[in-house]
Amino acid sequence: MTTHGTAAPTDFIRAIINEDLKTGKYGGRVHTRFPPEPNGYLHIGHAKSICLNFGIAAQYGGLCNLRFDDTNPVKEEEEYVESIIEDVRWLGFDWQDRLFYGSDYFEQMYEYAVQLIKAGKAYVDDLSADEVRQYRGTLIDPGRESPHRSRSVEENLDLFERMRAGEFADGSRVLRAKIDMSSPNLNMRDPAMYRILHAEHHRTGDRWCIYPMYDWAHGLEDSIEGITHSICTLEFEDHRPLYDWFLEELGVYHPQQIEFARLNLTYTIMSKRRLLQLVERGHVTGWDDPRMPTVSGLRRRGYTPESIRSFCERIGVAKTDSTIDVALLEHCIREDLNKRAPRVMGVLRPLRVVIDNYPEGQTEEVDAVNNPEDPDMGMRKVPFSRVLYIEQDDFREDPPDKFFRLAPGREVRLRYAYLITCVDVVKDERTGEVVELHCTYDPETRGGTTPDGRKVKGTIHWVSAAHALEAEVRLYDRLFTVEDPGDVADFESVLNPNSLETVTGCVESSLAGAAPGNRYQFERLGYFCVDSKDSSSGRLVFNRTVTLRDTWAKIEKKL
RNA sequence: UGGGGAUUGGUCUAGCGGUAGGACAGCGGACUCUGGAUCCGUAGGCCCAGGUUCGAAUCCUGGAUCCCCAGCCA
Repeated sequence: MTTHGTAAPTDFIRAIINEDLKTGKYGGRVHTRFPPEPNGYLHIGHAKSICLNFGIAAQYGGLCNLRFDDTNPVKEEEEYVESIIEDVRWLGFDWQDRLFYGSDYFEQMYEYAVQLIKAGKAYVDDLSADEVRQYRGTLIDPGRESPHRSRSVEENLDLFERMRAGEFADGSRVLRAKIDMSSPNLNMRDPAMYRILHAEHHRTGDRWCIYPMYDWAHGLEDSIEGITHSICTLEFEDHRPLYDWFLEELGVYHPQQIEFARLNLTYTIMSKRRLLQLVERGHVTGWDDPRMPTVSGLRRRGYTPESIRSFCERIGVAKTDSTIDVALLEHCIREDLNKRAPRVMGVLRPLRVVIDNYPEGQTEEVDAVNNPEDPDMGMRKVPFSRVLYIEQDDFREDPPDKFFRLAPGREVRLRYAYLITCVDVVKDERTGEVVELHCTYDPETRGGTTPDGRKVKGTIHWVSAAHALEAEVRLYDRLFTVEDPGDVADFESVLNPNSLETVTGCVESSLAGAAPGNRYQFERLGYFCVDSKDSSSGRLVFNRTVTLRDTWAKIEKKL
């Protein structure tokens, strides 16, 4: 893979690598890995880690493995493996032939465990989970040694072998490292290395009924793969001494663990457990619901891999707990789509407009620019006729100050078409709702120009009624109403009831063959993409990725 | 009150003894056939207290605050 973006910043991790390179610590090698557990879909926080690990490998001409940390069969599923592979690839990264699974090393890990038992550094404990907890002590009080701690090597070997053979029930025994029950670091108080789990593993089936714990397995996986810099999140800082202890006692290759702060985003929940809950309780339609911060959700929402990578680069890497303003993510997708998305006209909430002085039955085509940011994207023809739809928001019967759009007696420009003046307003007799406008057009202003030099402040978008394509448009907003839903005990109570509004609008005819996943800018509204699941040629469905910056909304708010 | 980490404008982030910089957000303006984009301008910060030094965000001492750890989860 190639390096994305411009010169990567030298954060504290790269500073460490630079130093290691200088001292030749790993013989000039840089080898990282992204080690997800396949128990959920990847989210934007994982994207940060992916960009970091793969980005560093690319930058230093090193390698980055994709490795599934699949040591807990009761939580992991093949579906998650597949989605993770798809997501990492979609983000633009490549692990070549280095797709690994922790479960590939189960036999090796078992042998290492036997080695530790033989060295008198591990023992089989018969205490129940509850007893183990009681023996562990507390944050301030030391723990007590298990009565089984001093079993002979032979007995431990025999017991461990029988654990593997399936002679014991789940939870009845565990293999523990023999370290220090009075360590102030609780992770060092004889942590469990293996637990008995008679569960079907998505890869190893029923070959095993004992499974390694993360702390035991993870460092071994890194060691076996020859990882140089084992990058993980802050909460594992306390585990590093244990990681180091295992590798030291085994006398095997020893990578260096470095911890950084995980990503938090305002108005967003990032915990897999909670995301799962949103899915299971039906608050969203699935892991790939466009409101989800998952990679698949962002993809379906219309985010580009480039925008996500750019975001991950901008947020930086440090050890400070931080919460990034979701506005930065939005900035990144606008920035990317502004340059690349073709412009198109679509009306979300149509208001019928009849051009009284335009010949009935006549149609003409006006020229429209596909992307003012990129002349290479060319021009297109847009049909114009007597009856149009404009945005309801673009008309006010009683326009406030600074409202430049249409109002009774007002003249505005129809983008790329003509200047029109509103001459009559038709309302529903019962509700008083404006249902139709009558306007006149100035034939001299074709293409939106004013031969007499007259200035028109407002330009609005429109779609010819006779040519319009009906489209379902899903208007997404943030999922939560508060900045930090993660701090709210019952985060479901703080869900935004208006996170999705579905409208039936109409779009210009050039969108007829719009392919799923295609992204467009609906002029003056925002960026939209064709929904990859629900859209078809017979029924167009668009997702709003993000609105355009809306200066008028700000002005109006202050009025 | 055990251990491990962290603390720079609203939010992120640079700085490594020598004028505190950038991004996003905010505010003001210019320009505009998208109230978009672009451009220009502007406000706002070193957790606190001592000390070392000609000079401290940076070094030292003490304190404060926040985060993580008592799964047979990762």
